[in-house]
Amino acid sequence: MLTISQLADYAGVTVRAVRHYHAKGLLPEPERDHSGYRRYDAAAVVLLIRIRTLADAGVPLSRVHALLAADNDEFAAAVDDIDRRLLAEIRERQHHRKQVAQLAAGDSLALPPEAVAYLDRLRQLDLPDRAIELERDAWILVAAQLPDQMPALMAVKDAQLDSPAVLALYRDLVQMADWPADDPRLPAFADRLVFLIEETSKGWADYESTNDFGLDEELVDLLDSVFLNSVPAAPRLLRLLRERGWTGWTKLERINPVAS
Amino acid sequence: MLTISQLADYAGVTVRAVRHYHAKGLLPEPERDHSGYRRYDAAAVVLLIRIRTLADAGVPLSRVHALLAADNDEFAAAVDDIDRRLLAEIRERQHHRKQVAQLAAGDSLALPPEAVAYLDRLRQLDLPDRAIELERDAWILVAAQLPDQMPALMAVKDAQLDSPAVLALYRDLVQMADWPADDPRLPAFADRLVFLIEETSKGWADYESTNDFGLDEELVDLLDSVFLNSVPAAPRLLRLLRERGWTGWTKLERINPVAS
DNA sequence: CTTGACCTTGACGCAGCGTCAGGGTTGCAA
DNA sequence: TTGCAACCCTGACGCTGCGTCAAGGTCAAG
Repeated sequence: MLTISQLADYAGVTVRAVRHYHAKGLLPEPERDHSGYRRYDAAAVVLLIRIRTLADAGVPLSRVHALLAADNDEFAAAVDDIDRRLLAEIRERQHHRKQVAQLAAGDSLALPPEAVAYLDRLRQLDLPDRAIELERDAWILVAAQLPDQMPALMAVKDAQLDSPAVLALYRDLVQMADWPADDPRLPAFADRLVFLIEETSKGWADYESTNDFGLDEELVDLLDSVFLNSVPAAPRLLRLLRERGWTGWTKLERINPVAS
Repeated sequence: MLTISQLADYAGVTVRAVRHYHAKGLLPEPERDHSGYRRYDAAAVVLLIRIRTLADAGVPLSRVHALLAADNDEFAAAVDDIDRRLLAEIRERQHHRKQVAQLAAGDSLALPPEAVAYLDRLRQLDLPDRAIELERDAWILVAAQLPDQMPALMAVKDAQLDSPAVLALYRDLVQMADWPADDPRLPAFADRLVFLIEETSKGWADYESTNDFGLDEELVDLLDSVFLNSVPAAPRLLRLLRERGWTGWTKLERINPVAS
């Protein structure tokens, strides 16, 4: 008669594994000797080896019991099933490898390449890092909701950077970002901003349809909140803009003169 | 401000996952509103999306935090490490697929092909199933301890089956397996057995060295116990054999005449 | 006021054991 | 005889990444 460690040694497994198989009902609990020790016979060794053979082949323990009692057809079906599962897991990991390979530190994490290129171009304009980060975060939000439209969106934004007026607008915005809410320069800034907006939008037949990227209202609110939360003067600026006939921010719209 | 489910929706994850990331310290706990609800800003959405991007690429959560703060070099090193892990897991599963493919119901589970062939040949001798099973179990035990020697061992056993005397011995043994311990035919059986043993061993210059397969003592004991436990008359038979000058079973040896 | 959709914390479950913790048993050597 | 190492026992937590109740508070609409 064998002790549990002898049994385990014969089958090449750990004592803990043997007890685990007992707990799972794969291996029947043997008789105990006078001091409560488990005592095994050779049949237990054979069964344990058969269990390990399956487990070593990647068969989940929950299926081992059925497999040991299966006839040839059931066995073949189960083997097929297990092979499919293994294949699926392999495919998943292969997919993960591709994803991981495309990961790179910084912007490209959670952004498509067009957006990374756009941000890189912005960076060359010598704007402060924080401004770029805000821009990046905004595009991360957009990319998460509308991944398919990112190439089109980035193409539009990239084209806008060719306009000197837009560039000037960007530079002004960046300056303003650090002002306190009650900065005295804000009204004059709002005037200049409206002028620039109307200037840049003059080139487009219909500002709104050109500037409407299909962002839904919730996303627009979210993007607005990025601006509102990170720029102290933002709330007051939006109020000043409204006084000057423009409402919103992410999706800037002229206030309907009829309604006002 | 966003509720937890809105946050989760924006990032395409479950509410439970968000709370899990809080618990793991990946996502900082946000402010609570007057009724204790978590309230998130857009920054949380961005962070959550970045976390998911990594997690979706198979990065373990325990490494996500460090990765989000890593510089390019650290990031590249971590990505390398993760890729190695994924590759190792893929290899493991590919190995499992091969193992699974070689699994077949019945004997071949835990036995090499030579042994399966040997058992198949035994089966054609029209012996009862239980006898074959005992033989199979014994070889499973041997194969587990001495996998490398199985081809050689099975070649010897296979050759033995060519001898009519050995065949007769097998048939007699199978008969005896069902006898009770006190069966009156047992002494005569022992006589015949000894005759057959000496007959079959006559052809070999040195029985013992030919019959010694390098099994160590423990394995011999284990194999003996298979016989002793499954054949009622086995203990008495071994005694009768000892009286006739042979001791052991798996490794049958002539008792030294000098010592007796 | 009710109903349904949310929100909260807490806890178990899954796979396959590894690894203490805390305590008895056995067998051999001094 | 005593001591010590090497076993044995049960019970329980840990790891991974959440899913899934449970039991109860909150909120907005009808």
